[in-house]
Amino acid sequence: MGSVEERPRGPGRPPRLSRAAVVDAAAAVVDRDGIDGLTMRRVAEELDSSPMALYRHVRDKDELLVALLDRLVERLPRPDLPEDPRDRILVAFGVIHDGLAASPWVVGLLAAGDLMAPSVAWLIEEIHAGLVACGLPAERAVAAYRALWQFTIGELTIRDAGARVIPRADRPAVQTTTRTEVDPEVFPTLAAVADHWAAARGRDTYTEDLAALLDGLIACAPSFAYRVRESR
Amino acid sequence: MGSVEERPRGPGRPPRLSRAAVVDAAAAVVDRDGIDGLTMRRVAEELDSSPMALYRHVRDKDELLVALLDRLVERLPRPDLPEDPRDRILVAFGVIHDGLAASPWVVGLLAAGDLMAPSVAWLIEEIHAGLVACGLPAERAVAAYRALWQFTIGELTIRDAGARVIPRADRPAVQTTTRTEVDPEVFPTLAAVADHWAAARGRDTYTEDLAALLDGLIACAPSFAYRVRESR
DNA sequence: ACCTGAACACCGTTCAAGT
DNA sequence: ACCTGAACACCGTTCAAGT
Repeated sequence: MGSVEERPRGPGRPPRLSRAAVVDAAAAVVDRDGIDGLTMRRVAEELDSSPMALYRHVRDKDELLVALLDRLVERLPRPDLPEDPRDRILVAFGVIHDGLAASPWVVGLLAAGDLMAPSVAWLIEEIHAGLVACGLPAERAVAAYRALWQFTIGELTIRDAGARVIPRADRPAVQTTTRTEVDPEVFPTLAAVADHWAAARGRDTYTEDLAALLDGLIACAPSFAYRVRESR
Repeated sequence: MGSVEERPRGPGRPPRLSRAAVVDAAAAVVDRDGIDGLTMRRVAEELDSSPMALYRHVRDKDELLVALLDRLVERLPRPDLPEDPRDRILVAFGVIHDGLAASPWVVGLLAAGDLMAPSVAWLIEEIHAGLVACGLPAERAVAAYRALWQFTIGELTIRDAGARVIPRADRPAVQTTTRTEVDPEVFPTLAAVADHWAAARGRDTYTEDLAALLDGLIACAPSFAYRVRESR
């Protein structure tokens, strides 16, 4: 089960650290101090070692971050998925979403790539198969996957930023007209809706909203400026 | 038009810098060196001044970033919006999206807040009014706005990360089975779809996908595990 | 082969002093 | 009132040396 990455055992000083130990230590630091607290120096401290020792096992800090992400993805649960293709898609994305939501700092890294780590390829396969089973031709299935992924990244990004901003409630991000104190004369709808806004702030509607997007994609929302019509 | 923020003109040394000058200089630095190149020291250099001079005009670097975001939002275009509520929503989001896509580094900041800067409140109002006009009750209109915003943030996040990653093509983000070299025996759908994936990489389908999400939300995608049925 | 220590080129920010 | 200069407590990383 454990990766059998025996390096060539030449002569010389025997290793005290290992790549896995470095990555585990980094994970411990992130859990304790957050992603901003992750520094090479602190990881070294965690290992009772010197900062430069890490560089024997990871190329640089960026590579350590990627290794951290891989570690997280490998640990995603592997539940059975429902039969129904639409449900299968939603559950598969749910697995990804929930697994990453617990460590939302990964989102920045994640967005760059495509999440095709070997350990999640089965989920991506299931999602694409589900999209095809829902009647989408290959090209549209790929486009749909992309849109669903974009939505997922957005939800996670906002979730992360929201959690991160709490300690600094004194200064809002964008200079804000707190949305509850909007002038009903000039912005009537915003004023009418203000109460619901506050209530919605906390709710987790990821799967519902993802389902809406999925249904819209399956129905093949016709291009802009035209109304929905029956297609296929 | 220009903000008339005359500070009390007491006795003492006359100001050489101003908050606006600092923010403009910061914008110039970001344009030249990217968001990672934005340092207090460089902004000071841009102004032929010392790093600490900036702290008379902005509280700290975070506040400078927020000011930079405000500057950007204020400069969004203010086009006329179409009559049709669905089109109005799509165009309004398009204005926001396109304006921010040109400076995708803002996304991280943006995600934290709610984009209720006074200068875009009119757009947010229009979007909410459009959603209500599409038949959504207040609560669902707010939920829909949130979902559309999440999707927008996701698209921008991925766009930014994709642009940012180019210089380091040597090391993929997540360890990747490049998706074109997937084993068709074990991942048949992925293999079948691989060509379309490469083709889709570059296409900008933001508005189309946003329209799909919007239509799904208007149709009120029923909760998970149930199929679409007629509601209202 | 693996690790250490000192050093370099950076950060944001505080603090005391100049004009 | 506004700006400067030196200094502090950090970074990631290079380089030469130890075992």
